[in-house]
Amino acid sequence: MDTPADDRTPALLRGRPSWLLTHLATQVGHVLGAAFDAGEFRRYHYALLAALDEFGPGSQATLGRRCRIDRSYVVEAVNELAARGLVHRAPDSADRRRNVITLTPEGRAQLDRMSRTLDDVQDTVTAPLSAAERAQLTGYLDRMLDHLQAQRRG
Amino acid sequence: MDTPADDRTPALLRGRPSWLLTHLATQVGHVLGAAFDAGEFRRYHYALLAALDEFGPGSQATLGRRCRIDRSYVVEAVNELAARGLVHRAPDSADRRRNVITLTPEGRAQLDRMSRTLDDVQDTVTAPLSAAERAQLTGYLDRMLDHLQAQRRG
DNA sequence: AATCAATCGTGGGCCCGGCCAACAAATCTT
DNA sequence: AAGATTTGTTGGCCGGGCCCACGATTGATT
Repeated sequence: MDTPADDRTPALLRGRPSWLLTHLATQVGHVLGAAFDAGEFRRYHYALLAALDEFGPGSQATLGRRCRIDRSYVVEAVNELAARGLVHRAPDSADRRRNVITLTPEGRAQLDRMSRTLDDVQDTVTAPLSAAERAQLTGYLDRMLDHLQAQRRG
Repeated sequence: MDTPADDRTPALLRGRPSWLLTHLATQVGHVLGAAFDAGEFRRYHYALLAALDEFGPGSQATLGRRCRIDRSYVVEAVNELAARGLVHRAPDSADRRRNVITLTPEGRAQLDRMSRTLDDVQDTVTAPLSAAERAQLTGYLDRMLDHLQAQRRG
C-alpha cells in the first residue's frame, strides 16, 4: 500500500461499455462455473439440452448453430451427455450424414434442475438491480447482441 | 435447412442475462480485436497506459491490481510497451524489489490515439441504443460489476 | 448419368485470457 | 535475527472460440 487506493480502476476503462462487458462476463463466468462445477456440467451441456427441449430433436450441426457452439465441441458435449443418458444419439435414416439427437426424460429432468440453479445465478448477478431494471438490461443486451451478430454476418 | 429457422436461439438462453452477457462479451471481443489488431495492440496495453495516465507512475504489481491484470501478464505487456518507447521502466531506489513504470510522452500520445479508436468501438457496440439508454446500461453494468467483485472478495 | 459443390460428423490444432505455482531477491514484522 | 510478506519473473493449466482437414454422404449443374 504505497500508492493511495491501490485498486482503483482507471476511468478510461470503467466508463466504457466494452470494458465493463468483458470484465463483467468473466465475473459471471466464475459464478456460472461455481454453480455448474457442483454438478460436473458446463454451459454447453445446458445450452444443448435447452435447444433440444425447445425445438425438438435435431442434427448436431443444427444444434451447434442454435446454441452458437462450434461443431467440434458439439461432438464432445453430446458424447458426454449421451454417456450420462441425458440424450440419445442415432443415425438419421433420411440423411445418413447426420445424427439425430433426442432429449431423454432424464435429460429433461436434468434441464429443469439446471434451470433452477441458473435462475439463482441470475439473481446473484443482477442482485443490485430492480426487476424493472433487469428487464431493461436484458432488453439492451438483446438488442446489442442482435445488432453485432447481424453486422458480423453482413 | 431441415428444421425451420435453423439459427433460433433457445429462449432459456436468450432470456438470461448471464448468457447474453457472455456471448455479447465475445462479440465485443471481436470488435475490439479488429480495432486493435490494426495497431498491433491488445487491450492490456491500453489498460496499462490508462492507469499510468490517470494515477501516475507505479510499480508493476500496483498496475496489475488497478487494471485487474495478473502480475505475470503485466511483465509481458510492459516489456512490449517499453520496447516501443511508450513506457519507461526503472528500478525503484526506495524499494529495490520494485520497478517504477512511467508513461512517456509517446505513450501519452498513443493512449489518446487508442482512446479515439476505442470510442468508435463503443459506438459500434451500443449502436442500437439511445444516449440515455447507453448511460443506463453503463450504470447497470457498473453496479453489477461492483457487486460481484465485492462478493468475490468477501 | 457424371461431376462438382455443399453438408455432416469427427479430430486436430492455434490463440487468447484468466488463474495459479514456484522461486529468488528484497522488505516488513516481531 | 528469524519468519512472513511483497515483487518481478518464468512456466504451466484450463476454458472457450475459432479454423482447417478429412472421409462420407447428399444436392446441384450440365
